[in-house]
Amino acid sequence: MRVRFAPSPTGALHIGGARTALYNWLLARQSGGAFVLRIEDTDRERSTPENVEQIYDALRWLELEWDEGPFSQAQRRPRHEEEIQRLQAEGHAYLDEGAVRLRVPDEGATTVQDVIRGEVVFEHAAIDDFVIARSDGSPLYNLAVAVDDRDMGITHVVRGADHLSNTPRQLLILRALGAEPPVYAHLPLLHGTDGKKLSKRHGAASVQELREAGYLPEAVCNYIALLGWGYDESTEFFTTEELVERFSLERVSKSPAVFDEQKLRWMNGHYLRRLEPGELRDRLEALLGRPIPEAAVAVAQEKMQTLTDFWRLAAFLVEPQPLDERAWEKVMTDGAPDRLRRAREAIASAEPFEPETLETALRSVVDELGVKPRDVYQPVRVAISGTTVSPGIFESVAALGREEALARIDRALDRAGA
RNA sequence: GGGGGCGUGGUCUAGUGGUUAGGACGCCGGCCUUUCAAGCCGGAGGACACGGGUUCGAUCCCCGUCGCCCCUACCA
Repeated sequence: MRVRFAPSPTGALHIGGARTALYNWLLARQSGGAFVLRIEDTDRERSTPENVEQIYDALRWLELEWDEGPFSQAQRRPRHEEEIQRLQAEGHAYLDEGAVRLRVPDEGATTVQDVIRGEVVFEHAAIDDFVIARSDGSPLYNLAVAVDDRDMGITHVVRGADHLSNTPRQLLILRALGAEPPVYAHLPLLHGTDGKKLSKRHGAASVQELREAGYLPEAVCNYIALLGWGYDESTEFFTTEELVERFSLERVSKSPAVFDEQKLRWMNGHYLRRLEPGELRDRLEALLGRPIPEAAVAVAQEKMQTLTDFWRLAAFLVEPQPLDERAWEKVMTDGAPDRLRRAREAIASAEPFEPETLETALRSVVDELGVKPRDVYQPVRVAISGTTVSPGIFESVAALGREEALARIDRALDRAGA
């Protein structure tokens, strides 16, 4: 199979485009064929180098490497003009007020054989003689696509369903050109929560936004693969290899899907928890642009759903955070300073300085004082994290190190006037 | 207006001429427990868009209606 991904560079690549690219890439890998990248940049107003770079950037991040290209459709203009001339010379197209129109038969119909939708029939009566070249001679979309797909030997055109209605036009051009049409597969559109086709205007999630929000590329691929495709009745997680092996156009659904970030978060959390702490730290450092202690990473890992959650969860392990006054008021009640002082002694003498020994030491304080565990743990938590909510207290104290933990507790004791 | 596509809980989906219509996210509750998550367990939530057929029987087959979306540009 020779497939292609042919985005028009209108800005950041959104998840609809990413899914189209993924499906094409999967088919190429599965069949041992080629994945061709072609930039549909004939509309020069929208096609800025920055926009084109964003597409490369998104594909690279998702690790959907292309085998051929990137080709610029605009640069192929001589070829398009050549074919426009030929169509005119052979009577398939004609000049109309300077523009060139394709002659569409009045009778009959053109049938699209779509792998996903079956036969779709378009009566010619409903298709006007459409323009294939502007009066300034520049080729238009349908012409350029048909010529490029043919020239590039594309065997399967897999794209969004928004192109289904354009397909008979491309088929008509191909036929006039005397070319064999490719196999078509029109994917269900991705809609925004408002039910409309996803686009920049709808604030559609772009690939770069997802990256900045702390999603992992493998989780994003897994999630978007499921938007319009299902393997069986219950499997949700697929490695890239499994996707390559199991994906098939026949199982792609026909109805539009809505992007659900909640589910992506859930899935991303699974991927995050599966990472080795060292690997997770590398990714965090790459995203946050600063060194992160691995001990802090390990502590936060079990609660994170996105990489950016790390900061919310474990910033206090990297550097002291502002004290939450309400947390302080809530926890530092009568007797709390005293319990905190006892906890300090236990922490000071725990040996070795590990979660297990800290747990033993702090539990014995709880037992000796005859109070509830939270009466001891929450003051410690507020002292070291500044809030009432944090990862496991023993892990957190261990990750902080004895010296820093004690320093923070002393500061809290000072504040309490104890 | 014309043409085309689509229609299974809020969302993503599985599924078949006879099933208690399956799974997942989310939601609710419980367990765990030092907080919040995670994890585990349980629960609520669907007349399979609607109306006609065909059939002993339709979510599934046929027709119609409605709804939504796409195309209908000298945009892509």
